[in-house]
Amino acid sequence: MAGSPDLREVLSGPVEEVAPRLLGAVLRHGPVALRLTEVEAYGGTSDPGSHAYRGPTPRTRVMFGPPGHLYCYLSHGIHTCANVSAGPDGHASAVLLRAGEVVDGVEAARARRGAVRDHLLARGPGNLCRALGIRLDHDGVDLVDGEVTLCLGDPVPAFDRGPRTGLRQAADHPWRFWLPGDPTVSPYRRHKSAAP
DNA sequence: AACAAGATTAACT
DNA sequence: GTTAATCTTGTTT
Repeated sequence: MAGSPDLREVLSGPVEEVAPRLLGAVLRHGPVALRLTEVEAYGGTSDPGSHAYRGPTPRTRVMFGPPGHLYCYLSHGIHTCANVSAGPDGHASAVLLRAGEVVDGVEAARARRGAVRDHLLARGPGNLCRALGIRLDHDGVDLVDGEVTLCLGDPVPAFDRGPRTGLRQAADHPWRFWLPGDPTVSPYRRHKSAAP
């Protein structure tokens, strides 16, 4: 079986409840597997920080679709970032995968990332995609039985939450979730010109 | 058809 | 702490 049977059911809840549930889950693409340590929730037309804020567009179509699919986009012309669509079909929301610990295929991940410490292999959304080999064309992949899969674990015993990284809009919305003290969690950076 | 901005990263002062 | 790299998307002529 590729993925937990109840993955889609769990993901169909409110995105701010789904996001922390993804901590500790295992994301796999080919030989490389990752245990998620840091995520951010983006949701609906009431979240100014979300790509879907101004309604559906060709790029954000996956966010408006059923839960359990990969939403990939290119950031700053260089970096691919991956999200998991959440919420019921038609409700735009997704969880950005920001960091993880490589638990399988470490050699393949090292080959893609070059000479960095192991805990940095998948730290930061762009680096996570590089380590895992996720590209823009993985947009829309079904995480239950697609090329990239997600397996939920037991809910983590504890997590921290705080404002999301690098946003200009809604910079203080506390929808970033991470495992306390985990070395693979990326450092918080506020956007240059975020509103005070 | 053209333009400005961006859920980032790495390199540099 | 600051900045360049690089290109897609959404918005505006």
